[in-house]
Amino acid sequence: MSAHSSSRGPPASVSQAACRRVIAAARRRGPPSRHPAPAAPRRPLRDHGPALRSTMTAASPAGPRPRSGAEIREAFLRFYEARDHRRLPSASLVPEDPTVLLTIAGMLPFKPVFLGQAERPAPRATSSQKCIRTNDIENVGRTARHHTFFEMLGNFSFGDYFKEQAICWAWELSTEVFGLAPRNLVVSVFREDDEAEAIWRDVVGVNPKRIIRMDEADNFWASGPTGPCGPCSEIYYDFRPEDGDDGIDLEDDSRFIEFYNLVFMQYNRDAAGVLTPLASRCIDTGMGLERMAQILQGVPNNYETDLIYPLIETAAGLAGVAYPALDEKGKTSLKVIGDHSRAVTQLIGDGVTASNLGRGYILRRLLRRVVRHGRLLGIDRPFLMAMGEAAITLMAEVHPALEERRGAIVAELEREEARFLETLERGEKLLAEVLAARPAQISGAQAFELYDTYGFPLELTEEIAEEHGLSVDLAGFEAAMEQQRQRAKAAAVSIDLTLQEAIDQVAAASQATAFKGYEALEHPSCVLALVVNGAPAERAVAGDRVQLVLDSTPFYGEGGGQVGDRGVLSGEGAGGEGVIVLIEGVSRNRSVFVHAGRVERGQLLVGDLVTAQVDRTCRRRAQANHTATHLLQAALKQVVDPAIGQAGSLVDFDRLRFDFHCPRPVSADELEQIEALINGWIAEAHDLEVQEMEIERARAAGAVAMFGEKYADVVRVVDVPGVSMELCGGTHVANTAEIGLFKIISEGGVAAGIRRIEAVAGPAVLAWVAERDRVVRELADRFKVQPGEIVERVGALQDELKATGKALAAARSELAVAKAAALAAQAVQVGTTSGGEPLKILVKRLDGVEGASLQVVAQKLQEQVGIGTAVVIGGLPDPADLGKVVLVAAFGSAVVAAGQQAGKFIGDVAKACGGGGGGRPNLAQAGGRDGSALDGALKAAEEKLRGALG
RNA sequence: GGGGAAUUAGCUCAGCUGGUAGAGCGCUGCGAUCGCACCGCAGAGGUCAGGGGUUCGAGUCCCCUAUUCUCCA
Repeated sequence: MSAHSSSRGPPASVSQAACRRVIAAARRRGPPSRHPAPAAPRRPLRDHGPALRSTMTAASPAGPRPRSGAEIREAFLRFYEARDHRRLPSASLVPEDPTVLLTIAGMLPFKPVFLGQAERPAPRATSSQKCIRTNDIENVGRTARHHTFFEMLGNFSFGDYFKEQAICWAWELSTEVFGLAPRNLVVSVFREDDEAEAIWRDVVGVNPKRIIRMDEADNFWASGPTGPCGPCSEIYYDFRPEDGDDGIDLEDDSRFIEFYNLVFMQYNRDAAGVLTPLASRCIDTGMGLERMAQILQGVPNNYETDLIYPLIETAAGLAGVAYPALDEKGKTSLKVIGDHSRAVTQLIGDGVTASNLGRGYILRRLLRRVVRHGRLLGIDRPFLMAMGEAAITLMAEVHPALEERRGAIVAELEREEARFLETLERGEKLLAEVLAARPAQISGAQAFELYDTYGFPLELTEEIAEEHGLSVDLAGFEAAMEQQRQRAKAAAVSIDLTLQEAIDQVAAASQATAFKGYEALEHPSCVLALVVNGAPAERAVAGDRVQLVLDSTPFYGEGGGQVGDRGVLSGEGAGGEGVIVLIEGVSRNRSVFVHAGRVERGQLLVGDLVTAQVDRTCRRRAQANHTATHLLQAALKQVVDPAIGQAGSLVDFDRLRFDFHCPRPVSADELEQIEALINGWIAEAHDLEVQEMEIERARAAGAVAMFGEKYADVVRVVDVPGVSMELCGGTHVANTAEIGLFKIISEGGVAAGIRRIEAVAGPAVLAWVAERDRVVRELADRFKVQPGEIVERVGALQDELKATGKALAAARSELAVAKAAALAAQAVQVGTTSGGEPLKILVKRLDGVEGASLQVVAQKLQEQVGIGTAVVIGGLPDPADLGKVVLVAAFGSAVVAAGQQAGKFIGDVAKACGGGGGGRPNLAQAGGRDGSALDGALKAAEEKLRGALG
């Protein structure tokens, strides 16, 4: 690894500096300009209604029109901030919603609000949300405006203002702040949305010919088959207003670009498809930052805006080319690199690591596309790090988290690029083998195998094939790919949704559970909801498997790696004869704790009061393991590498597991140090300090937050003073001395670049040690030595065994040679070849020699007697065992030339002994199970050879 | 979640339709040399990832497990 990085990559510091220079230069120059910038705004807008006028006059910005991406973003947010919108930071690209892989739209973070599942953060909000989309990835760089990474500016109303206000502000922002001339604008409305059309026409004063009605596919928004939905209205920029107002076709990309989409959420759609008006109507809008930048900067596409162009220049510099001088293909490659560099940097910045699954796979695919397009441009050494550095520098001002993670981002890029180069090398080798067979064409199956199994890009296969004057069967490739897709689809088994559905329903309808388990292990609670056998119920009786929701609970719900508590619920029960519910696990569904278990006795009704009691022993063990996990992370940082980051963790009752990013195994020596360090901290009896504080304060104090994890504004900080400080919602011991003892059980790899340590803490250590001790004592007993001498003793035994084995093999072959020497003289001449060579046969029985040696004997005999000799030897390897027969045949070249093949011959002989066999024409081996038939078989073989050679 | 592939000497890898486990580099010794590098000769080094099965016989075929690579969702 280190050899790679030093020989393949330029030193990081040099490339980083170089990139910064390139970017600075690009900023000074600005991107090349082809379209003239839009004309200065004319005096806008006819008369608005009186209701609107007040906000409008207060709003009119006096300053210069925004032009750079940063200015556009700031102008948008300020505009809405001035209109009482709360400015919210961009959410992570990794969404809260587990059903969605990535944040694909500006409204995604607000989806729970629109669906009524979460409180609104404010009546009005505005944000610039980073997004990733890869469904149109093939179009990136080919069209003017497809992106994988983009920023969506949005203003949102959660049951506050609605259609007319949203439309008027959108227009005002576009014309007054961004200075777009009304003659350059066209709007679309949903086919049936007369209201929106009337507002555009009568309130805003848009020319009716420039209001286009669109159908459901384009202008009706819904988040799913059911739920809130409503019509949209979009604003388009018209690059060629001189073409007139008649026959406007908004699909014409060369003339129009959509830059602002307003969604009017006003209906709820039920399962039957019926729309009912919503009581609380919402506004959800999106303006593509890159698109607005393209319009205001007067450049022909989004890639040449100041949001991306510096990266194109960086890549062009690395390739030694100039963007404006390139042909379309080259420009496309640079655009892809520019676009994807932003995406991968942001993804890694939000904690995604390259892998074969989920979003990690999306990241990997993007990374590899960057490398490939770099190669197309002639970049022949690693350059991803340089692109990452440039992208971080370009975006860090608005996304400061990138700067904080610079080291980790660049390291991930380096690792992943090196891995891909290995893949490419292997693929090229395999393809060379295919080409060496001089086929007429590379078949679809071959190309697909290279792609599917070895990850070798199709385009490269095509390219290399072309160099050899060959084509690739693309249709065959597509067919194979389609087959693969079908397989994956067919195998996608739907998990048991019904059970999950009932719980989801119950959880969605319940209030957040109040967790009391930090202070108390016993707590009076009220049963809010019950699910029996997967269906919501009012009542559960003895024997039922239940899932239940309480108003408050001392039970810890599984989360943050720690398992849920176990325990019992007890109460008077419905009949008054007492109810007991055994709780076996607690999970969380959003902020509702779901207790799963079994009713042991009595009846439980919704509304019952119960005493919830956590199993103290289990909890204590979990706490010991959890605090130990924190100590482990601290020790790893101290002993191995301060940059070690958590990649996952499990805290169970009887063990703990900690996964972390680390490029190499942790040595046995280091593991010992870690153990000693942790046990030292335990012995020092540190009191833990747990407090809630604002996240910024926690970070400033140096608390370790999990990379890529999302945290609320107020977080819980678990502090072992002087040793470890982490953000953590789990439960912990009050003093490290409670852990008692810590022991590492194993260290190993779980995935490339990720190591796993398994350990035990607290009482579980004793159980583990006792088991180990039992094994050691039993070994000592068997070997009749002291435990400390076992290793030495076993080593000596191994050496002895090996030596004995060798001596035995040597003795066997010596014996075989001796027996063979005695047999050589007994060869019988039965004929002569046409060349005058004597043909001799030697058919003998030789017991007590195992197969491999017998073969050596036969071959030696054949060589000794001559090329015209046919040797057949059969015997019992173990004279006492009639169930196993070995037969060998060694035919000299003259015998083979005479038409006899050892393999076929010996097979026939073996049949007589109840077996079979084969081999090469000159040497063959066979076996059988009937030792009593051996003599007869050998006799027959001799006759047959006599006949054949005589 | 579903496919495909790989795992053989310290390292990089051959080993075809089952039939005596190999090469290159590295290592050790000897030779050659004033000495070193190169070179020549000899040698050590393998439970063919682990477990089960088929077969007279499995590195090779089948199944399971582990690890790594890779594609699809």
